[in-house]
Amino acid sequence: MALEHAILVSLDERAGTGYELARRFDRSIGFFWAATHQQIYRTLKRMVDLGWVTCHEEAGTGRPDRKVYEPADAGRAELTRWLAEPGEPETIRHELAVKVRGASLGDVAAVVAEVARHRGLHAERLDAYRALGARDFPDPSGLTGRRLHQHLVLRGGVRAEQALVEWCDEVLAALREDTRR
Amino acid sequence: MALEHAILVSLDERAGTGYELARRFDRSIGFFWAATHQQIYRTLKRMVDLGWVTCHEEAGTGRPDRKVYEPADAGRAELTRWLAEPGEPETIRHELAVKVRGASLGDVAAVVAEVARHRGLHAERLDAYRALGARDFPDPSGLTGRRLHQHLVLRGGVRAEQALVEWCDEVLAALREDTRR
DNA sequence: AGATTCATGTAAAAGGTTACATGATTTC
DNA sequence: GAAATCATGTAACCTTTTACATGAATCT
Repeated sequence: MALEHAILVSLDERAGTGYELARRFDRSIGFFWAATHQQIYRTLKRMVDLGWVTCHEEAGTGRPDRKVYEPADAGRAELTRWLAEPGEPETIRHELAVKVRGASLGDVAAVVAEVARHRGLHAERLDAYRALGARDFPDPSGLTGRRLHQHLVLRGGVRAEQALVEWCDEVLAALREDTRR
Repeated sequence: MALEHAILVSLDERAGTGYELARRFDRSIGFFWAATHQQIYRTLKRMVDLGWVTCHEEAGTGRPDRKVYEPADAGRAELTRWLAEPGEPETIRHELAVKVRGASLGDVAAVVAEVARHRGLHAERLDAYRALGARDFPDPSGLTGRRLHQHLVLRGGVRAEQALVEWCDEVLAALREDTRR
């Protein structure tokens, strides 16, 4: 139940519409918390009911009215409460690992191909994160406060993707070696 | 929608009851695919309807009848099909990263404490995986086939937990340094 | 005697995905 | 003129989580 909280963090960085939030969830914040626009619209509505955000409509010139959301005091209080609350470590759902574990029951070569494909996707993400880091944080050593926090999260993404690329490489080497015998 | 497939992989390693599967999902297979007993019971029912598993009841001496499940040919065919099918890389839901990113909006010290707690949990898991590896795969270099695949998945768990421990350490060092100023 | 394990399930609520629907504005 | 972008939403469906419920067997 942290979509609300991810939205509050994002809105605190800058107020915006549901549509804009959905785009942010496709990029920065979405790298570690995914959400679709339908989820976001529904959640924003609930958050207005809870008094966590305020919404002021800007009558559109023809387009649907823009509904710009901003965090309210109750929302900031809720965030503060949640930040201090202990949470569970993430529940992992690693589909590719299930495939590797089941490889001997199907076509091992097909699983090798799938691992190779994922290796490529993770390497791409790793590059994207590194490019983002180089662009937005050219001198990471001097960061403080919010900018430091943003950078640390990006570092987490880099580490996660790096670990995945290395694991894929280990799997590929081992499975290819095993096939050769 | 891979719970069915994770169950098929597990049942292929050994037939068992829903209850036994739930216990396996608390251990080995659950390290990379979590599931509760309710999910498993419901999914097993659906899988019987689909003809993917067969179920024979053993009348219990007093206890509820044991329903032992085994993969059927249609289930093995489905697994083979699924193994070759391309899948998406995992959608990440990293609650702790949201907290780090939002740290400046609440009590940074509380977030530091939470990161330290997670650091401990991930270090524990890492130890558990390493112990499992040492016990079940004392000589990893000579593995082939299914045993190799199982070992590779465990290696993925080790790498993931290692990356998380290191990230937590980086975050802790940076946040403590920042607080000191 | 009390706790834990084995073994099954129902039901409600919450959360997430997919498909459909609309319509103006801006860019190619 | 077509495609993409901005901007909102409804509805149906599927999946997941949480709480409740039962009861024998075994272990401490």
